[in-house]
Amino acid sequence: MPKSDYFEDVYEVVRLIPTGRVTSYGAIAAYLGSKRGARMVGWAMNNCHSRPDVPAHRVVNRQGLLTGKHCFGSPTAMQELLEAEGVPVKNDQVQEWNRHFWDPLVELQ
DNA sequence: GCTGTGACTTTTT
DNA sequence: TAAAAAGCCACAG
Repeated sequence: MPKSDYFEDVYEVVRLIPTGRVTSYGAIAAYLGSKRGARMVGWAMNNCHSRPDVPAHRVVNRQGLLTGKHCFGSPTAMQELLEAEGVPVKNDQVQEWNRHFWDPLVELQ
């Protein structure tokens, strides 16, 4: 049993994101039970350095904007990763966000 | 033990 | 319609 279940849960949901799909912090937070916990999800991602298996580039904000791109070392690394997986990104913004949006509450039910 | 901060979201002005 | 403020929970100092 890990000490921070909240973080572990966030990482687990992020790992379940299929390739070519993206989700929002609020969706993960809502899946955990608190939509207001979106900031905690971002905090967990900030500690993503402790979890190399967490595709944080698949997690963006509600607007589909690549907010945490700066955490990848390069401001374009996140965009390149998403485009490499089949998710078109323009101006740090996911194209067809509504189509690529992956909701754990719906997919994982 | 208390304060500050944070890759957000929602509501109100 | 756009912009600004508040709310929220958890970790770090």
